[in-house]
Amino acid sequence: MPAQSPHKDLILVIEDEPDVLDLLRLHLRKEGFSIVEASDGVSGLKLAREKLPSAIVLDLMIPEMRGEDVCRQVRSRATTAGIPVLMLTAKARPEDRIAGLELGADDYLTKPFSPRELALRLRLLIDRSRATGAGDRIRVGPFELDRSSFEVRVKGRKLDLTVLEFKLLVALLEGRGRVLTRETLLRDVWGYRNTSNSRTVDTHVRRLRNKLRPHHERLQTVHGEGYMFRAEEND
Amino acid sequence: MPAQSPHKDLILVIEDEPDVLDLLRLHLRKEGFSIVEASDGVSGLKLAREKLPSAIVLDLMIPEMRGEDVCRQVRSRATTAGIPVLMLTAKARPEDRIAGLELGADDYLTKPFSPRELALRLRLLIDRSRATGAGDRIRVGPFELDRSSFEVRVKGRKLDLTVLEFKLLVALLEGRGRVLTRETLLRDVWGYRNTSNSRTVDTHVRRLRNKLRPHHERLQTVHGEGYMFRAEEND
DNA sequence: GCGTGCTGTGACAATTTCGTCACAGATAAT
DNA sequence: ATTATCTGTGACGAAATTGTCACAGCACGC
Repeated sequence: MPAQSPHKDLILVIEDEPDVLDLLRLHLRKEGFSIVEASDGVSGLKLAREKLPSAIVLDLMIPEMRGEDVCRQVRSRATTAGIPVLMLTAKARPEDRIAGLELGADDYLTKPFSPRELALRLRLLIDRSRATGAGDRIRVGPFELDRSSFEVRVKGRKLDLTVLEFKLLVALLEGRGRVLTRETLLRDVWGYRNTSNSRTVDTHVRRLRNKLRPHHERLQTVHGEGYMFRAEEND
Repeated sequence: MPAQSPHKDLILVIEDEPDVLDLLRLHLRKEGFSIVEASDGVSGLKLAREKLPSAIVLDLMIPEMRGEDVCRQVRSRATTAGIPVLMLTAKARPEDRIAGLELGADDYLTKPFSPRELALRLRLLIDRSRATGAGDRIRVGPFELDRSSFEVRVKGRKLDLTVLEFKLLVALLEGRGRVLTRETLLRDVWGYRNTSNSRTVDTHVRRLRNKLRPHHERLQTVHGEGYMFRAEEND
C-alpha cells in the first residue's frame, strides 16, 4: 500500500457520527497516522479507490451505502482488495458480528471502544498486511501475475484474461494447496453473492482452464467441495 | 451429501486467576469450544505441545514462566508455531502492549474483556489460521493428511480418496486405539443417520482398506462392535 | 444505434460418488 | 458340530456433481 508520506500511514475513516469522527481524528493523528475522512459509504468508497489508504476504519451503520456493501466493493476490486478493514460495530449485535465475519473484515471493534486500542489494532493490521507481502506481483511456478496491469504470463507467454478471470486466478494461486469452495470463490472474487445452485464459478473455471492450457492441470476439481490449485515444491 | 463433523476446536487457556479461568471455561464451552487449562506457564507449554490446540488464550502475567516466554517457546517449535495466540493483557500498560506486538501475538485483549468478544476473536483467529493453511495437517505413523486439500499420503505416496473416505480416515485416525461403532461413525462422518442395519459403513471401510493397501492392516474389525485403527508406538 | 466482448444462467450429457442387495465366508455361542 | 449373526465382497443403479454449451442480457467503445 502506498503511504501518503514517507513516515505516516494513511487511514480512511468512514464514520457518520461527528463526535466519533472527532475522536478518531484526534487520536489517530496523535498516534502518527494521516487521516482522510468520509461520513457516508459512497464518498468513502470513492476515496478508497483514489487514495489507496493503508487501512480503512469502517462503521457498519453509515448513510447511503451500508458498511458491508462498502467492504464488498473494496474487496471486489483488485487495487483495493488488499486494504485491511477494521469494522466498527454496534454493541454486540449478532447480525453485525456475522456480517463482519462473512465479509472478511480483518478486525472489528464494538462501540464504545478505546481509541488507543483502535490505533494499536490498526498498526497490527497494517504490519501484518505488509508482512504477508500483498504486493503487485505474484509468481507461482510458471505463472507470473501483475495486479496493477492485470497481466498474466505463463513461462513468459502472455495470456489474455478478462479482469474476472484474473481475479479468479489470483484467488486460486494465493490459495494454492487448499480447496476453495464455490461459496468462498463467489465471496472473494465476485463479492458476496447468495445465489444457490449457481453454475457461475464452474463456468469461469472452465474458461480459465481453457486459457491456461497446457498448464491447466493444476487447477483441480475436488468433488463435492470446490476447486484447488495444486501446490508444488518449486512454487 | 455434506457431512457435518462434530470436531470441536480445542482451546488451551493459560490463566492463573481462578475467577477469570471459570469465566473463560463457561463461555468458551457455551460457544462450542473444547477446553484444556493450565494455571502456569510450564504446564501450559507442555499442554500446547501435547494437545496441539486450535488456539491458545494466554495471560501475560502467569507464574513460573512469563506469558511472553510461553509465546516465544510456542513459536520456536515447528509443531506449535502455527497455533494462534490470543494474549490477555492488563489494562493498557504500554509495556504489555509492546511485548505482545514484539512476540507476534496474533491478537490481544485487555482485561476486563467481554467473554463473548473473546470467543468471537478466537473464531476469527482459527478461521484465519485455517485459511492460511497453517496446522491443518494430521500425521499418524506413515499417514499424512491435509484437511485443507483433502490430500492423503502414505509414506509419501499420494492416495486418491473421495472426500467421504478422507473424513472416514480422519475419524479413524483421530480415534486410533479406540473402537468406533458403526453408529458413531455414521454420526461423526455422515452426520447422524438413523438407518438400522445399514451396511454403509462397512462398504466404505472396505473401499478405504482397498485404497490404503498395503497399509490397511491397522484398520481392524472388532467383531460385533465396529472398527478400530490400531495405535502404534511411533505414531 | 450498432458491434463486440464479458458475464451469468439454464439445460443437458458425462462422470463420480454413494448406498443397497445378494451371496459367501468368518465368528461366536450353544 | 450346528446355528445364528456378523462381516467381506462384487455388482448394480440412483443420485449428485461437474463439464460443456448455447443463449440472452449488459456494458462499453465507436
